[in-house]
Amino acid sequence: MDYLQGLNPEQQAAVKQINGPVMIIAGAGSGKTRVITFRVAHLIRNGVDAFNILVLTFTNKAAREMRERINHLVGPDAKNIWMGTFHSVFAKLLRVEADKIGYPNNFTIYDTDDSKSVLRAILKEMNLDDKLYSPNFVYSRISAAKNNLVSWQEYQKNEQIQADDFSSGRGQLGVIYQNYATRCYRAGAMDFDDLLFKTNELLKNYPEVLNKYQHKFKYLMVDEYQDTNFSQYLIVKRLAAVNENICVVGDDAQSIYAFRGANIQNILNFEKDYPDLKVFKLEQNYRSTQNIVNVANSIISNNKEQLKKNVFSEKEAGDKIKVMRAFSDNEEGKLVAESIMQERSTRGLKWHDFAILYRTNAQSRSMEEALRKMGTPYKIYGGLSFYQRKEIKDLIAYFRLTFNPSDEEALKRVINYPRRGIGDTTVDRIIVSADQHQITPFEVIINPSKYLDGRTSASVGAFATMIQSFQVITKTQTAYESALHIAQHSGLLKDLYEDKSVEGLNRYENIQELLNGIKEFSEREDIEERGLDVFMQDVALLTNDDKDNNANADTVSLMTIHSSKGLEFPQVYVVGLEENLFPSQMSLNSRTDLEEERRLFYVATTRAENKLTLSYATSRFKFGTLISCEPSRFLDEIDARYLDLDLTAKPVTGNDAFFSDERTAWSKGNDTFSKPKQPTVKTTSILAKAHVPSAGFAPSDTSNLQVGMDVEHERFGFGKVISLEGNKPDIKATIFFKEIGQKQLLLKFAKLRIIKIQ
DNA sequence: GAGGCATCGATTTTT
DNA sequence: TCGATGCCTC
Repeated sequence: MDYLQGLNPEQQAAVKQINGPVMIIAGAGSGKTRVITFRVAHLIRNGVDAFNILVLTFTNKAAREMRERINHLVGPDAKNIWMGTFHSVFAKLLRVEADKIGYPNNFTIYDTDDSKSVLRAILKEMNLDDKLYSPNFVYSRISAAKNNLVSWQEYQKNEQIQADDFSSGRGQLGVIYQNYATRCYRAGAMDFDDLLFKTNELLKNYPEVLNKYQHKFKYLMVDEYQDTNFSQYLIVKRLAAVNENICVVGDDAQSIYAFRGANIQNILNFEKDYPDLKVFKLEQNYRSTQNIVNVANSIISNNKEQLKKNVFSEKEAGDKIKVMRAFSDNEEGKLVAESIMQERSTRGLKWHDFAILYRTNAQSRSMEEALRKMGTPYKIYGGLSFYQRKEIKDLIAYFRLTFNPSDEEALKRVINYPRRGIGDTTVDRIIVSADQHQITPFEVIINPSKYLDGRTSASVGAFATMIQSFQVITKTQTAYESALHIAQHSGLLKDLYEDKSVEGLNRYENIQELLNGIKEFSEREDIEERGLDVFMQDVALLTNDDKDNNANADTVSLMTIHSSKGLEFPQVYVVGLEENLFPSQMSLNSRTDLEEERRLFYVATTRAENKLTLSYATSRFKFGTLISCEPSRFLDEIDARYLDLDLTAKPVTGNDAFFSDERTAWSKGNDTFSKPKQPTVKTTSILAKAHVPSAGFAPSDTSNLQVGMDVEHERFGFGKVISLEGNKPDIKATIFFKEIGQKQLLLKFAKLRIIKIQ
């Protein structure tokens, strides 16, 4: 048992309790992942067959990291464990069982954009006002219904729901839901929520299927249990019902996804489902200093609904929490950037030791600008994921259509891209005709002369023939050969190649990158089936960090608090601590929402290891106009003895209880700052300033390009090489450009002039 | 059918 | 402010 020596007594106890229902309440920084991985290792060492273990996570990244660590502990057995996100695990299960619920095994997975596009089409057809029925609203409504396992039939029958919808003037929601479900079914498509909804349907209506998986998954573990929704809760409960070897791990204080259907009650009430439950609490925080842990505790103690725990740290007391005040969002950025610069040199830190966290993506702008001015390298996490980029989705839509011609969203996406003279009216006609004849749009275009008039049928028919030729190719060729063939013969590659704008260049490089990724997949030796269809199976479930090969570059990290969950940094700046921003204006109406904001603040503060800095501005630009802001109520909630106030700027307005003494002194007869002037710094768009290459610009031979070199790019201007990765023809350089920030370029395409060799 | 200008609207987003 | 969407003209 000596491999358990590195764990503290509570962690050991949790690891050793392998049978029966277990709940592990893991405070921030308490070694949660360690406990899960050791517990799985312990199961295997105690004779449990890896094939009988199911571990569910919320992100691919978490699953991947855990698998690596378990692999390290138990060796090759690790690959037999079913481990993955809820969505990927049950998508895999559904691919096996889909026929039972009337779906093809190669069903398409619609992402959020696809779903909203379907909804837009439905709203248009039903002639509904898309303000009252905004696709976003309708989508979240349907999503919430599915997450609570309410089918469209039940939705329409439920009097309470109907009354609510009618009283808000949205009586058609039930019909929209019905149409949406029907459309998806006809297209052989499931959306993200369907992957869980249909799994429930399967497990509920097919006892033999349920039985099969109950006996397969003898041991279940669920990570981040506080983030499960009802649908996930019920899947887990059903699967665990026979053996009751279920272990859930989570922290109610870090539940920040209620707006996506997560139900914190699942963890708060877990005990009710399993009276024999053993509860373990991991309360020692190994990450942060005492001051940081104390501040976090004082924040969360303002919440009513929570499980009791006493998180403590045995690290040094550490620096107090610094609070900075700025006049404006731009000044806030400047203060943060300067502070980072200074802390880095006085403490001998690296850029990657710093993170700036904010509530909303819009706040990144002022931070970026300030960092750029000082030449500080940074990277923004989150935002548009690689797989959400238009060009990537376009190419993938061709793949989707090839394997599932019923996929209507894919068809609509690419039937006229690149341009082939098939306009909206024609597409509408195709859809109407499909509806009339009760067939799929693809069946209409295979046989255009039968369903459409002669003028459009030629181009439409040519498109259908092309897709059919792709179907033939993919049957025999590898994933890479098929993908390349489709990219070329669809005309997509050529279209992007001809676009010589900065964005166009970028798009072309992204496609190359996707193709490289597929090539890697084609060359993998650990799997047998390497066709494009296999690659496509879970591509819809991949996101941001699944393509993050640049993690070790030395840059400051910028991200929303939501995406920082699970990460840690020596120094953390939480910016924009203002009323109506953090807590968000939208959360002020209900206690539950406000408590979630507070948990979000708790998550933000507990990301910091050694030093935490909070900041706010007394005025900021919002939607183009300057508004004045009050400090966040969250600041008032922190016990002042942990704080170190740095109030360089003068207060402006507000019911600033926290700073009230100073403000009253100030506000008497002094309102100089109550109407802040427009800041003089003009925001420049990234693309507004095209770089003019130096006279006689000639690209250098970049085969010996090294990190640290200064370079000039034809369009992006001057920059410094931050990192290089990949192998020969596909070497990718991360370069920090003075004017536009960081960029990744494929050396074989980029025209670079080497200016200085370090 | 394609391209250009006006108008509107705007948290967070593991999949 | 910025971006996506929609209507209008060629």
